[in-house]
Amino acid sequence: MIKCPKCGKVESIKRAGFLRGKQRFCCKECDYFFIENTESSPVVKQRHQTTIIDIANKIGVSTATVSRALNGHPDVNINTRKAIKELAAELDYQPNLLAQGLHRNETHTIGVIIPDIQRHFFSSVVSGIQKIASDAGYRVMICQSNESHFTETLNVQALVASRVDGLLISHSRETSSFEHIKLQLNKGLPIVHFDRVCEEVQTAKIVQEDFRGSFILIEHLIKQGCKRIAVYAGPEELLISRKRLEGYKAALTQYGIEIAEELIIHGNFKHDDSLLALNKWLQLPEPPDGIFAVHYGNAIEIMVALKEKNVKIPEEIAIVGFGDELIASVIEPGLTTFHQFPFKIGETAASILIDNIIQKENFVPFTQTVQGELKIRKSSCRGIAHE
Amino acid sequence: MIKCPKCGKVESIKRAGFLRGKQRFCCKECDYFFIENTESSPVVKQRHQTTIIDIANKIGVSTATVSRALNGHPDVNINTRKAIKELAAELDYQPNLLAQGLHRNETHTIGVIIPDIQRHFFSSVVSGIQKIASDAGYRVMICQSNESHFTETLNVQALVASRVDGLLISHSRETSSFEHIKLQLNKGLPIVHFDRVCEEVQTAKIVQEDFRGSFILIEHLIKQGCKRIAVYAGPEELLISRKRLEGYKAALTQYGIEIAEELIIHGNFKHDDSLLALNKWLQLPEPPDGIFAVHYGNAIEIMVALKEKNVKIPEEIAIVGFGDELIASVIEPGLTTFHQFPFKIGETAASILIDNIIQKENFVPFTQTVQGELKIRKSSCRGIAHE
DNA sequence: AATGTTTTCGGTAACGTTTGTGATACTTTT
DNA sequence: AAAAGTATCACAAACGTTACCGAAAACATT
Repeated sequence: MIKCPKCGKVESIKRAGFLRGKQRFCCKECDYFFIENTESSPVVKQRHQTTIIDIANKIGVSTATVSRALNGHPDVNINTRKAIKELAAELDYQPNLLAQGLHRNETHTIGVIIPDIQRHFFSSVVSGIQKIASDAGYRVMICQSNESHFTETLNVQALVASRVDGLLISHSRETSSFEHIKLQLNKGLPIVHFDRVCEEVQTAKIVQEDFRGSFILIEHLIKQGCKRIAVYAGPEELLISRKRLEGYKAALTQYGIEIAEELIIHGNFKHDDSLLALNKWLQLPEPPDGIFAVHYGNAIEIMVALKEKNVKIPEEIAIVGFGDELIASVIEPGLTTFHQFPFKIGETAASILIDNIIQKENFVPFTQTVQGELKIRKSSCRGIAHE
Repeated sequence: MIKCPKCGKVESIKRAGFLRGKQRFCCKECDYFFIENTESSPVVKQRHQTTIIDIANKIGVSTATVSRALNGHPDVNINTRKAIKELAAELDYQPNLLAQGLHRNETHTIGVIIPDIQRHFFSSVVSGIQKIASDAGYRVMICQSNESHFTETLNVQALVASRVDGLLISHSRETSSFEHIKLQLNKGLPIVHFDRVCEEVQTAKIVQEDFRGSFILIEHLIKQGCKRIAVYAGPEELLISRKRLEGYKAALTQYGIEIAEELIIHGNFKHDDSLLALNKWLQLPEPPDGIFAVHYGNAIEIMVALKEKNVKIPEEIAIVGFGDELIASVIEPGLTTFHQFPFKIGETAASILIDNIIQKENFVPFTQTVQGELKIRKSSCRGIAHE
C-alpha cells in the first residue's frame, strides 16, 4: 500500500518510529527513510469537526488504532499513542457522540420533562439533576410540556427519538392518561417520576411530603387558634393537589374541626383564580380565619390582595403555603411555608434513574420521599399557644 | 430470495398487492398466492426501539422503501406507503436521530450554555429559546457553567461532541479568555452570544440596554433629589457590570454630580458581599442617599438589611435595581427597577442563531438590543419633582 | 535456526438512516 | 408488435465509531 518514493517498492517498507507526530517508514531495499506524503497543507482551515479518520490519515495508521489509542486500550504502542493523542489535541478532536451512541446503542443522555422551567421549583430540580448526571458522565436533555398533555407526548417522542438512556418526568397538569409512558416502559426504557407522579404505572417515584407537609401546616394554624381554615387546593387533576388536600382534611379531623366544603376551592396556579377564591371566602357569612394555599405562589398573591384590602395578617387571617422561596421571607409579614428541597429532589431522581439505567432488568421500582420542613414566619403567628 | 412455499421456485415470484399490511406474493409458476412467513409472533415484546429495518423485514420490502415511504418521497406505491405507515404507527416507530444526524451531518439541535438555570433571568431566556427553537423544529440542549470558566469550556466540548448545529452562550463570570469560542467559530460552528457577551469575537450578540437602563435609573434617582448615589456594581470582570457602571457614571456626569470612588463598590452577586458594601457606605462620614444595584437581587438584600436597621426607604435612602421580577413588586416598599424581558431575549437569540445556521457562510454578525423599561415603584419615590 | 509468545496493528462488520443509481415490471405510445 | 416511458422498488455506499478477529512483526526461548 505504501510505496517507497525512491525505488517504488511496496513490499520492503517497514515502520521506523515517529517524526513530528507522523509515522516514519523505512525502505529495506534502498535503506531510505521517509514519511508518507499526505499532501494536505499543515494548517488547512477545517470546515468540519475532526474525526478519527482525519487523525488516522494524517498519522498513517488505521482508524481502529486511533480509536484504541484514544480510549486507552492497551494494544497500542506508547509512541503511536502519544502521537495520536497530541494530534487529537491539536486538531481539537471531539468524539462524535452520534456515531458512538449509534454504535454502542446508548447515548449517556437522560431526558427530563417538566411543565415549565421558569418555575423556580423545576429549575432547581433540573439543577440537581444536572449535578448528579454530569458527575456520573451523563448529559441532560430538557423539555417543557407547558402543562399540555399533547406537548408532553411529543416531548416523550422527541426524547425517545434522541435515544435517551432514561427519562425523568413530572407530568403536566392535563395529563391523566399515561399510555405514552407505558408504551416506552414496555419497550424497556427506564423511567422515573418525580413530584407530579402517577400511581398507575410501575416506576420509581420521588415525591414530596405532600400529605405530611400539609398536615403540619394545618396543625400549626390550628395551634395558632384558627378555627375556620380555608384551602386553595390547586388543580384537582393533580395528584399532589389531592394529597395535600388530604393532609388538610386529616389535620382538621384529628383536631375535631368539621370540614366545610365552602372553604375548599380548587383552581389553577394562575393569579386570577386564587383571587376569585379569596373573594368568595371573604363574602361568606363566616369568613375564614386561616388560609392554606397548596402552592406558595398563590399564598403570596392572596397576601398581597389581603394587604390591599387592609385585612390584618395574621390577626384577622393567618396564611400558610406549601413550598418555599426567597420571596416568602421577603414579603411582609413573612410567609409560613412547608419548605421543599427541589435541588435534593432532582439529585435523588437522577441518581435513582441512573441506578435504573445501570441495573435495567434487575431494577425494582420504589417510591422515595424527600423530606421538607416547616418554616414558621409571621404570616401565621398569632402568639396563641394552643395549650 | 423469496421462495414459493408450494413449488420452491425463486425466480417466478411476483408481488401481488397487500394483505393486512403485508406484502403478498404470487408464484407465476404454480399460480400460488402467499405471504412471506415472518414467524415473529404478532405482539412480541420489543426490547429495543423499532427501526426502519424491523418495518422493512415485517412487510417484506427494503429499508430504502420504508425510508422513502415515511419521508413522503413520491417513488413508492400508495398501498406500500399505507402499509408502512400503519405498521410504523403500530410499532411506535421513532426515527433514530443519532443515525439521521450522523448521515445528514446535522442534528437539528442547538446548544445553550448559561451560568445558572436557577436564576429566573436565565430560565426565562431558556424558555424563550425553547419556544422559538421548537417552532422551527430544533431541539435544545442546556448546559450550566456554574460561573466556572473551566466548566464552560467542558460544556462547549460536550455540545460540540453532540454535534449541535449552533451554540447560544452567556458567559460565566470567570470567563475572560475566549479561545474555546474562537476555536469552534473557526471550525464553522454558528455561535450567538446573549446578555453576557464578549466583544473580541465576531458573533451575533443580543444584549440588554445595560448602559441606557442604568442611565435612566440614575437619572430617575437624581430627579427624586438624590445627591450621593452609591452603586453596587457587580463583578468587575463582567462586561455587563462595566456597561451598567458606565451608565451610572454618565448620568451623574450629565447632571453635574461628581463621581465619588468610595460610593462605587464591586462584588459578587452573592448575599454577603452586597451587605459588606452596604456597611461600608453607612459608615462613611457622608453616607449615600441613594443606592443602585446592578442586579435587583442585591437591591432586595440591601433593602431587607436597611429595613432591619430601621433606615427609611426611600426617605433616607432611595433604592433602584437593574432587572425585575415578582419579588420586586412584593417587597415593601416596591423596588424601582429597569425591567428586562428575558423571554424576549431568548426568543431573539434563538431566531438569530437559527438564521445563522441556515445562512451559514453568508450570515453577517450584528448586535441587537432588546429594550427594557423603567418600572417606578415606591423604593425611589421621594415625591420630589426636580424642576 | 527454528519455534513459541507477545506486542502492535489492520480489516471488517455493525449501529440506523438516507440517497444515488440502476433494475424490473407495467403502461402507453407508435 | 416493438419501442419508449413510467412506476416502483432494491442495492450499496456513506456518515463516525467500536469491537472482534486475525495477521504480521518483534522479541524471547529452545
